[in-house]
Amino acid sequence: MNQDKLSLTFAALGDPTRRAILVRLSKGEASVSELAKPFMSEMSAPAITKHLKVLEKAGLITKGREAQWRPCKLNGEPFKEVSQWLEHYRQFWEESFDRLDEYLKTMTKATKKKGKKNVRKK
Amino acid sequence: MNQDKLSLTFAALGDPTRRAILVRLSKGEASVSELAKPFMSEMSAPAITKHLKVLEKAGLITKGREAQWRPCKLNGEPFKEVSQWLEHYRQFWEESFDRLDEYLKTMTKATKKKGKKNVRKK
DNA sequence: TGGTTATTTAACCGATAAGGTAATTATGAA
DNA sequence: TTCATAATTACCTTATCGGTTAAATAACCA
Repeated sequence: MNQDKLSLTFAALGDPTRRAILVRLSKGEASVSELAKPFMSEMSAPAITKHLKVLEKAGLITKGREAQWRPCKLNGEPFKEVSQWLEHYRQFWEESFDRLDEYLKTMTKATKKKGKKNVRKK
Repeated sequence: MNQDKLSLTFAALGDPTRRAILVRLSKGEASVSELAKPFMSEMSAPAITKHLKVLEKAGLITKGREAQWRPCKLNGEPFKEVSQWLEHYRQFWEESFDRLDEYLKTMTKATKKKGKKNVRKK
């Protein structure tokens, strides 16, 4: 795998099964077999074990031990790192608002000066 | 690749070269060769082309054409989707605050009742 | 002890990710 | 037309991913 923490995290999140496991864990701890249940028809137990390993390596979950069960729980820290990384791009996904805002400002100015200029066709 | 949009996006973000490209693009449009420049020593031009294809398929960038150049620009929408997905987990990365908060509350109550209980050692 | 359940490991397989080199296409300029 | 630059495509290799089945390990229960 790609070495650095963020790459491990993003790569781990890039699989729908693993994201579904995280959704389940966001509702509370669960053993491996509980986590596997929803996928029984589509996937074997070892496949789930491997997914959990990927999530664990990324630090997204931690596994405890309780008798023969391995209760998994979600760990928030990598989510935080993703969130922080993402912040750098916030302006880009809010850009449409900026554009609308700018457009409205431009229109107002234009209207004040001499009205209707640069009016979109169609 | 994994079909669904979010998986494509996360997978695309799971590579440091691609994230570096996005950082560059967050500072403004750039041609393929401009984007490739910082990686020339480590990577061939076709490798960059491929990374850009991955980013493009995830909708993270769009490529235009201007003479023989393909100016790339960042597209915010997938970032937004990641951000929205991430929101579901916010409580987990802010959990430490909750714990601290809860700890302080508990301490206050305990102090009121009979003082110093569960005081941290060291 | 033997049996049952939970989980992991080992070994394997097919698909694809990520890189390389060489050749090709597209465009502009001499 | 020919040359130079930008970018892509084709083809190949290697490693990793995501899954399988079969076997091993761990812990409880009778």
